Amino acid sequence: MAQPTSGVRVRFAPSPTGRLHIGGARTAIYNWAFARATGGTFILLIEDTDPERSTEENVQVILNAMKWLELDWDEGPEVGGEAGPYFQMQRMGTYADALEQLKAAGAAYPCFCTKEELDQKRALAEKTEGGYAGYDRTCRALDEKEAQSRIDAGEPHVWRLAVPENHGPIEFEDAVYGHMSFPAEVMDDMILVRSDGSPTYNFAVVCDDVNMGITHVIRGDDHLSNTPKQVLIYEALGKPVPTFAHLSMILGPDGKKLSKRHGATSVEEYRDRGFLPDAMVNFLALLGWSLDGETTIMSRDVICGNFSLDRVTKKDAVFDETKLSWMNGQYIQKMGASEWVRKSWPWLARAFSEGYPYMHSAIIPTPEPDEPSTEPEPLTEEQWAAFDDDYAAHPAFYEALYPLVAERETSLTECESKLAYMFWGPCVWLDEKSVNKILRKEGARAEEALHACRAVLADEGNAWECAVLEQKCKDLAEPLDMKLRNLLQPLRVAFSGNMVSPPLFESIELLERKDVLARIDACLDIVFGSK
RNA sequence: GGCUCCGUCGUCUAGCGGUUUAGGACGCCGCCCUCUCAAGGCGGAGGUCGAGGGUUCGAAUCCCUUCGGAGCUACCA
Repeated sequence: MAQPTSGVRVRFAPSPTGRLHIGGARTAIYNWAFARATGGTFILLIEDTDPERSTEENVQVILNAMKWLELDWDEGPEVGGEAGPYFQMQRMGTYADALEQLKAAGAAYPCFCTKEELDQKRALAEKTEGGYAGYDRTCRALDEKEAQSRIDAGEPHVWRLAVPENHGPIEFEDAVYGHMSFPAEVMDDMILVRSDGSPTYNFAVVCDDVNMGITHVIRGDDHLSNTPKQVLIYEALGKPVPTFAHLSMILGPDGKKLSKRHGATSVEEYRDRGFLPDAMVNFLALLGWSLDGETTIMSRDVICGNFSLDRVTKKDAVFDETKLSWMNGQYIQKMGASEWVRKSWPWLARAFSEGYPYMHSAIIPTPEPDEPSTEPEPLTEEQWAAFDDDYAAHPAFYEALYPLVAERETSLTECESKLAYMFWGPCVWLDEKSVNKILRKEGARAEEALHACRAVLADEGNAWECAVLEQKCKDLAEPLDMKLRNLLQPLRVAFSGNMVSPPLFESIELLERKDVLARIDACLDIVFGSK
C-alpha cells in the first residue's frame, strides 16, 4: 500500500468519542491550513478502535463538526482516496502485516507477563526504587523455541518492541520545537499488539502514517514524549521518519488544561452558542500561530495562504473567550443580511414565537442580572410552522433586522432577546426598571413627550420612513424645550419596552403604523392612565 | 522519582545581539461621535521580557544556575 508521496501529506486523526474538542479543532485547523498553504493533501482518519464509544453516530458528530468549521479534507470518510480505508478498524490487516515484518526482523518479541504481574512490579518499583523504569524485559530473554511453544499452547501474550541495545540518543526534527533528543536507555519495550490482537495507539499511528505516506505529523504537544517511541518503530520498520510538529496545549483561564469545568470545550457548543465558523477558525488559528504579530482578523484565504509551521509558538495558550466573542462580533458585522438570517434561524424563531400569538401589553419585572439560565423549552412544531410561514410572507423584513443588530451582537443568539420587541405586534412588554427610570422620572415630562411623538407618528401626512419620522420627532425638541434624550427615550421605552434597544426609528419604520401607535397607547394607558 | 518541554503587559502575541524609550490585538480607563446600547475614531494605564549570575562595547534575544508551570512515564488514545 505504498503511497507515492509527492508533496505534503498531513492527517488529522480524531477519536469519535462524542464531540470535537477545541484542542482537536485547532490541530485540525493547523493540519488543514498547512496542507492548503503547501498545496499538499489533508487527510481525515478516524481512530475508531475504541468499540465502546466509536459509534456510527459519534463518527457523524466529528464529521459534522469538521463540515461546520468548513475544513474540507482531500482524503477520508465520504470522499475516499487511494490511501484508504480511513477508519482504523478497517486497517487491522495493515497492523498485522507490520507486526509480521517486525517479527521477521527480530524487532518484536512475545511477552507473557500478565497485567497483574506488571502492575505489581510497577507498584513495588515506585515504592522501593523511587520510580518505575519501564518493563524489565523478562520475556525478551526467553528462548525463541520456548516462546513459540507457549504461543502454540494458547498462552495469552502481547507483542513488544525490542528496543535495540546500545542505540544512541533518539533524535528527530520537530518543526516547532527544533532538534529533539531523548536517551534511548529510558525507552520502554513498549507493547505493540495487545493480547487480544489489537494494535496499541503508538503502533497503529506509525503504521497508518507510514502506509498513508504522511510527510508531516502535526499533533498535540501531549504526544511529544511518545514521539521517540514512535521513531523507534519507524526505524524497526525501516521507514523514513516524517517531520513532526507538536502544538502546545490549550489551557483554561486558570492555567490548567482545558476541560469541562471551564465550560464549553467543544466546537459544537460554540456553534450552539451562536459563534461563526469563520470566527472560530480565525481565533483558533491565532492560538499558537501568528501571521506577522499585527494582523488579528484574517480570512481563511489569508490563513491558508500564509500558514507556516515555523511561526507556531511553543508556549501553551490560554483560551480567552472574551477575545473570541469580540472576534465573533467582527465577523457578524461583516457577514451580510442574508447569511445572517440563514444562520440566525433558531434564535429568530424563538424571538418570533415569544410574540406569537401577540400577548397583552404589561409592565414586567426587570430580570435579575444573575439570572439562573434555564434551558429554554424547544419550540413546538406549531411554532416552527408559524415562524416558517411568517418568514415566507416577509423575507425582506427579516433581512432588514440585520442592520439593527449587526454591530451590537457578539453572538448570533443575542438576536433573540435584542429583537424580541420587533415581534410584539401591537403590544409592548414594559421593562419595570426602564419605566421607572424614563417614564416615571420626576420632572422628565415623559408623558408630554410621548403624546407629542405619538402625534407625529399618527400624522398620515408624514411618510412612514425612518428619516422623515426621525426628523419630525426631533423637530419637537425646540418648541417643547426638551433635550432630545428626554424627548426620545420615552418613545423608545413605549415602543421597545426598554431604555436600551436597537436604533429607534429604523425599528419603527419596519413595523406598521397602527401597531406602533397601539404600543404607545398601551404604554400611556398602563403607565399614566391616559389615552 | 525518571524523561521532555515551556516561561515577553491580566489574556493572545511580535521580537531571532544594536533600527526597542519592548510593537500589535482583546480586555480595562478616558475623550469624541450620539435619541439608548453598541459600533467607529482618538488617547491612556498596564510587561524591564520568571529570578540570579555570566559572555559582549551592547541581551528579551547567547551560556550557566535557579524557581515556577506543563506533558509523558498504561495491554488509553
